[in-house]
Amino acid sequence: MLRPVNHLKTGLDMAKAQMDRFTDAQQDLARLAKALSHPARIVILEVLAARKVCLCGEVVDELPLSQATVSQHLKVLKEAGLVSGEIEGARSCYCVDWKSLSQAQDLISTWFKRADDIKRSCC
Amino acid sequence: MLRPVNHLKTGLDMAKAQMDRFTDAQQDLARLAKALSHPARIVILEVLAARKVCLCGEVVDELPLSQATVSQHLKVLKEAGLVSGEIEGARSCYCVDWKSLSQAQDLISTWFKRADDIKRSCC
DNA sequence: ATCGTTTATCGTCTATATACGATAAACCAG
DNA sequence: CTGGTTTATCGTATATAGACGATAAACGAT
Repeated sequence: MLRPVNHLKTGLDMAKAQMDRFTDAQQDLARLAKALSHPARIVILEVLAARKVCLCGEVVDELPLSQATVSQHLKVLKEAGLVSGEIEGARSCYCVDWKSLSQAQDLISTWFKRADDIKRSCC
Repeated sequence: MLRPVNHLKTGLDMAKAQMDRFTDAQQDLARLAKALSHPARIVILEVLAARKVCLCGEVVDELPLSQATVSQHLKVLKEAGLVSGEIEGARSCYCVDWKSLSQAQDLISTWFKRADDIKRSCC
């Protein structure tokens, strides 16, 4: 595959250019993985799931992190679509986006399954 | 959960201290996700799987990245255990560690399954 | 209206990730 | 032994991630 001469661009241009070379599926999977790539976010999802009902900043009490940091992690999860949040007055109410989570599960398991099929077809 | 006063420590001490607060399972999953959190590494795994046999730097030809960068991504995958590599003279031969990949699959699907069970038990 | 509570965001700092070119080491071929 | 090939690593630059305290905005309660 042709490789661009990247040192003529800024880092940002570069990163954007690189991304074009990957398929949507590859980028989606990587994005999802990135959202799950910090233990705090794993815990947050677990906490949100366990509480069943949405909950606000009780998440902070479950984590050894400052309120600001937890809020940032929640934002990441929200941007990844794994969590949805509503503002209720002064409070914020988060909950697991089950539909999105199940799509995520599909995405991952499909990818692994395909790899597995390849393995089985040759080894 | 008690939160440490972290601004009295260096960033490194801090990060290490935080990690102690997470379970092994949570950290394992996050580590795995991190290894998969870049599209280049997804592609590399796909390429290695598709070639069936191990292969060396042909991976570079499949990616829009420099040899140095690809080598770094391979190192990340190797450190995560998803890929194994052998040096054969001047060449390096990589291949998917199928056992590790299948464990990874288990780890992930177990986690999602548990979340799903929680959902089903209440909603 | 004022006070306490809650939470998102700002500013900042440090660490890590990502990319590259250059280079050195290890080999193979001649 | 010399020259080409391959690849890991070094050095470097930039971008992103992750943490915090401080603060402002939005409420509810008094």
